[in-house]
Amino acid sequence: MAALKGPLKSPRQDQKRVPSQADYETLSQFRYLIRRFLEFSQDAAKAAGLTPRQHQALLAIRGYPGGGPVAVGDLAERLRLRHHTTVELVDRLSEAGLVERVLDPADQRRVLLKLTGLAADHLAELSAVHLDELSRIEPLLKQVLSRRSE
Amino acid sequence: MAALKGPLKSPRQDQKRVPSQADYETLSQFRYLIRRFLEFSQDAAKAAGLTPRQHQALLAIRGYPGGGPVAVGDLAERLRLRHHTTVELVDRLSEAGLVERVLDPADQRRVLLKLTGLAADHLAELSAVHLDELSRIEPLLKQVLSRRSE
DNA sequence: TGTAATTATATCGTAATGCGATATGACGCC
DNA sequence: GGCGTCATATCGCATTACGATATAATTACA
Repeated sequence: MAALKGPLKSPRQDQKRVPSQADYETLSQFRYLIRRFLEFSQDAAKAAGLTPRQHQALLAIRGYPGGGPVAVGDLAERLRLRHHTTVELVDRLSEAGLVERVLDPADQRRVLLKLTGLAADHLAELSAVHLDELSRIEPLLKQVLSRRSE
Repeated sequence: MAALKGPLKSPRQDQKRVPSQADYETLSQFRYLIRRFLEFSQDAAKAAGLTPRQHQALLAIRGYPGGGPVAVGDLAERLRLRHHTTVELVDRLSEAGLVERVLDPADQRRVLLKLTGLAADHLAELSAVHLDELSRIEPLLKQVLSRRSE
């Protein structure tokens, strides 16, 4: 009954606003665009004979911020994978002749990852089409993001 | 030996530009941001007792463009899943008491999907934190996207 | 110097998910 | 009334990541 004003029943009512229909549509559209991009990427990678994960790994190595050498742990963080999951991924990359393991001379616990020429070629081609695709969805993404600020 | 100039060896050299270091970093960073967002989403969904897919489905239904009723096939397209994969997903949603199937009176082949109150509550809470997170990464995303145009 | 922390490797089973292939039934459109 | 659409249903398969756990090498540091 308490007709008292205040956050009695639900203390967080004031802090968390109930999303509007536009909010739901924004979030949904954002997910949709991401999904489309990832789907595109997946298809492109497979068409190039790579698994999507392998492609992502190559890109993460090649595009590592600063351009510095990349160890397994670095790659794991960049892909947001567990360390031993990443080791398995590197195993597969190595078997496929896409990546070479090189001991870090400065710290021999670390194993640096180096793309092979084959990998570099594949990645260059894939990246070109990805840049195209990114340009294509860029306006849509910006639209969704800016709608947020209103 | 052929010292001749021209696109003899690789005829598409002129059309596809070789990506620059900045290009690789842009693509990699874009993937990283997406990955972080999806990771956040995954954790949030699980914390709410939903599988990530279930959450995505609820959002896709609730945030369907135009706000109209959503059939299974619509949901499949919106999630970019095969039709029968989506049917299985809806099965699980139904079992979990999150979605109700309603025959479309206008076309009884179609099954419309309706969120339960439980689902609406979960989705509202999840969407609130997702909007927060989206605001957080928005500047980073825009930075990556605008870097493309230079 | 010697112990603790870091990094990589390794293995096993488990779980989530989506897909292809394929089939059936119901309904709407013309 | 036949054809296409939509939903449902099943099967096995493949990919991928994870938790749990262990070992070994190397570095950091007290």
